[in-house]
Amino acid sequence: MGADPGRQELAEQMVRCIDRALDAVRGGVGVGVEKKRRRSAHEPVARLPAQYKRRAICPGPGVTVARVVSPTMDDGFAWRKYGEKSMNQPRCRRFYFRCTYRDEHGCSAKKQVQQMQDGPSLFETTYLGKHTPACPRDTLVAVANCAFVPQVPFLASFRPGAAGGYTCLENMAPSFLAEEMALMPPNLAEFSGKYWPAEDRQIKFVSADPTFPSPARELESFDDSLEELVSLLWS
DNA sequence: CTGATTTGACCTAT
DNA sequence: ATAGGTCAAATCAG
Repeated sequence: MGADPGRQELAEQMVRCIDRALDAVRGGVGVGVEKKRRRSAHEPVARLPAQYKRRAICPGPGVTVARVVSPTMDDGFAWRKYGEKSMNQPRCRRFYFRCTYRDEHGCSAKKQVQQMQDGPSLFETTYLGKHTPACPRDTLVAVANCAFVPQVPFLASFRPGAAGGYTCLENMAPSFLAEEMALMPPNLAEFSGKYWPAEDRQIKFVSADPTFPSPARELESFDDSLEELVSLLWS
């Protein structure tokens, strides 16, 4: 088919984004700045029995579950990491978080974040439960469908930028990756070209809440969707 | 000092 | 027995 220069450029932007993400992951793991923690052989601890809750990944009724993929683990909420597991595949780990304000506000929200084994450096996050209204957050997020992983909503996270507008958070993993940020332009053209290429310009919904289970309303056109996203980010 | 993270042990479901 | 989820002492970081 005809080579549309605009589409070509959007595709190249996507490729550059993916390459950058992969480089960040590989470089971060391989580089020898790794902190060596030495841990004195600790004595076996006498533990109180019966303090363990049942398996929580199958939540009971009433507990909301949401799944997203994102290049960042940062969704603006304060999380406290309480566990990490290595899966069978190398470089494929799963992280366990609970809300920092569990005790202060009685918030029972949790999330599990897993590195995706194929594709660019994306994380798949499963949210279990919703935050208390008292739980603070410091970013805006947009949730939409994406060409990268069509089956799972894509979450983009933004913080107010120094030069105005918003900064998109990317490639943020705990401890082994540096924070990499790209300044958001005042319009969304560049961003939408990066994550929503011309071949898949169908934003299904946007939201300020990553844990919401279903779209508030279906959006008709790509332009309407962008308008909604803009209103969320720059309202 | 205080709160967050790391990390192996430990628990439950399959 | 194994996999998945959680605990908590040791350690790190502001």
